[in-house]
Amino acid sequence: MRGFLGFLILFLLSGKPMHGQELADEIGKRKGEKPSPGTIYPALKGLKESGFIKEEKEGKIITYDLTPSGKKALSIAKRRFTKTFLGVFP
Amino acid sequence: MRGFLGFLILFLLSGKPMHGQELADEIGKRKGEKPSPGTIYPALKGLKESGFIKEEKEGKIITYDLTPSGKKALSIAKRRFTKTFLGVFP
DNA sequence: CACCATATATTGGATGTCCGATATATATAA
DNA sequence: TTATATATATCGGACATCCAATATATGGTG
Repeated sequence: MRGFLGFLILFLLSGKPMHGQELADEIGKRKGEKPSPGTIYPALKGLKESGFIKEEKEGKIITYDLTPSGKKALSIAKRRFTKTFLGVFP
Repeated sequence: MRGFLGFLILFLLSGKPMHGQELADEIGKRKGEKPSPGTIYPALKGLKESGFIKEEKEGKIITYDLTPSGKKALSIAKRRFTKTFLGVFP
């Protein structure tokens, strides 16, 4: 089962726009270990290439946010995720 | 993010013991597409080698069930999963 | 007894994830 | 101006997942 990193990133961005290291920090809080840049940036690149996120650069900071098709993709992925793991959440 | 197939298998076996194709069917129901034998059997083999599941063979059917350490591993994985995906479930 | 269906098991190739190390860019501080 | 900190980005290697195809085993049916 794979594709969850992208899903989690889209989910986190649906809460608020974030830059790369903020995403890494939040994922680190949830997983107990902060992912390396080698995990985050290729994943962001892939989501951008898929048209699910857009960037806004200011100085050295690139803020990522969902595009309309990213929101749609997240919606679909959420339903799939919920169905796949039905019963796992307490 | 990876390691979810093993987690889902342990979770499903915590409900009741199942054989390989039953697991594939249940995963297929949840994901919308039944996984191929090439996905299921290597994963079962890995879980067995990790000591998380045990087998009981009868004729051509091998029924899998959790071991005590499998139950423990599932418990830990459930908490991690819940924490990682907090807020995703409706 | 032969055939069929089902279950198990493997393999090589492909994809996504993951990392550590390294490189580059930018802002801030000394 | 230089040094430092932070952010971004890449890469090769390793691991988990995934499949289709193939092979073997077993039970049931004709």
